[in-house]
Amino acid sequence: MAFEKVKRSENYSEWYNNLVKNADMAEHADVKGCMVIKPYGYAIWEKMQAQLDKMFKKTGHVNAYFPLLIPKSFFEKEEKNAEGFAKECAVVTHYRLKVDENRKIVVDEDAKLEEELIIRPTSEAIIWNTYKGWIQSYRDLPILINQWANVMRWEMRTRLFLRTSEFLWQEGHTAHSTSDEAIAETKQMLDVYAEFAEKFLAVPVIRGVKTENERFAGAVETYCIEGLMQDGKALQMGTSHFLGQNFAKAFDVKFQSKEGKLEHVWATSWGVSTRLIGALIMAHSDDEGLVLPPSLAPIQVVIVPIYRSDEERQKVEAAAEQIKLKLEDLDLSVKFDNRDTYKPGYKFAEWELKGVPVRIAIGPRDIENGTVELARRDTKEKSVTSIDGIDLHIKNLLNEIQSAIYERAKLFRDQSIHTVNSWDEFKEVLETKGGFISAHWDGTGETEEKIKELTKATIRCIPLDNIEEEGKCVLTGNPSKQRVLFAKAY
RNA sequence: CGGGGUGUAGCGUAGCCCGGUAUCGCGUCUGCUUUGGGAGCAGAAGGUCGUAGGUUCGAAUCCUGCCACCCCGACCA
Repeated sequence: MAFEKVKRSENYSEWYNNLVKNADMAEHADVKGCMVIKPYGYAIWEKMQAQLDKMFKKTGHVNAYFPLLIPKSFFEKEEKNAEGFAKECAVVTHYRLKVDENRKIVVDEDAKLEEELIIRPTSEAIIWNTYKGWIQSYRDLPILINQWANVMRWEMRTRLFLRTSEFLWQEGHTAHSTSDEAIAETKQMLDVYAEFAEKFLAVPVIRGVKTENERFAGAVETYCIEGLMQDGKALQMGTSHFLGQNFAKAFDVKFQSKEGKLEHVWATSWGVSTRLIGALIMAHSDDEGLVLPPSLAPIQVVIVPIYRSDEERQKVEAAAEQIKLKLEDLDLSVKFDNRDTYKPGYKFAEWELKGVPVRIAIGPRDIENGTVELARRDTKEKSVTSIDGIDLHIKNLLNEIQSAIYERAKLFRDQSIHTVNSWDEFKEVLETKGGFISAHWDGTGETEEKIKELTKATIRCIPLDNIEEEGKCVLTGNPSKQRVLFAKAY
């Protein structure tokens, strides 16, 4: 393994890329913009999935699966949605290849599709086309479905996990009989995302509403959670959309109400993706490697044995195995790294690189004393602890680490929200400090665009807990009723 | 997609300007010694020089196309 050290402070994106590769999470595939998610990275995704899935089910949702391919005509039905994604859609035009006279594989022009198929960039179209057949009466509502899937958006510039052409995600698509119920669902799922981000990813997020410019194509309102990465850039970590009756109207999905009236169905959609793995990396990791929150770490505890002779090795391994069993009884995932081919120092560095929250080192000295050496990844603190009661001790330590990294991220985030009142200040803070900028905005798309043009900062959101406050737009000086959060974003 | 850069063994690189069959480090393999923070010594294996063409007696080196990646823009979860 190449332990190439690039510091966060020197080149943040190189640091990020090296980390993803060195920690063995993913690599670029030989397909433009696509990545191979390697077992260690995928294990993190599986843990995320398991937890989110549990939360979705707890809020009454069920899973289903819809096709990858969407007929172009379906896709066109909701104009705004189609327009919003048009520039990044992969299109299937043929269904067969053949071997030509040069023994090369070529597209068989005789196998051209009557109607092109779009590889889903998102599934509203195919799902609402399907829901049309499922909904006749208010008794058929609500429909609360989630799907775990891959989608494809032909991005110009990709980055491992943060933006790849193909990515994995979940998308919830719900149908409701009233606007209020759909809005409540939208907000509920936003809360689920926020809770997941903060409790499991240990990344503090700001809940907010997107401006019209930043809204999902086809939505009436887009809610989001925004996180802050260590380089001061914001990352949209999840969105929940109130779709109004836009898709119901586009796909002619009506239901008969209790009163016997025909009405269009109200809709929501919400999603989070493998981008969250990127968030996890960028929010917590350091120059030594990954720092994973215990609740999502594929390996929570690693045990590294230390020995000289075979005799010592046997004793140490026996003790290590026992500790492993004890920890596993508490449902912790434990790796006993008994490879004889690497020295302890190497293993220490490797598991630090991979972000394992707690490391146990156990050697002859410990066997004599009935102790082990514990090292926590987040603070790099080491301590000697008695083997007696170590299982509970570690369980508590993991909880402590979970909250410590959250608190650290929160402190950083809170310190990175800057309130500014003038355009000069806005520019200066953005350039020198980064982070979120809380500033007055006149509410127009033009001003938002202009600011983006001038500074590359966008309005990340209008926070849900915003306080009404009279002020003047930081750019135009026009009257404003509230502050919004600006930032440079991924 | 626009501007700039890079591509040589699993990884990182020298060589390129000025054409003559590829350097070094890490890693890998074998053996011995080691093992509480990335081990030492000895030996060995490993290369279509991103790719497709072109120029040339001869191309990693010169020319052209393409691809990928990085940095800066535009686009975006």
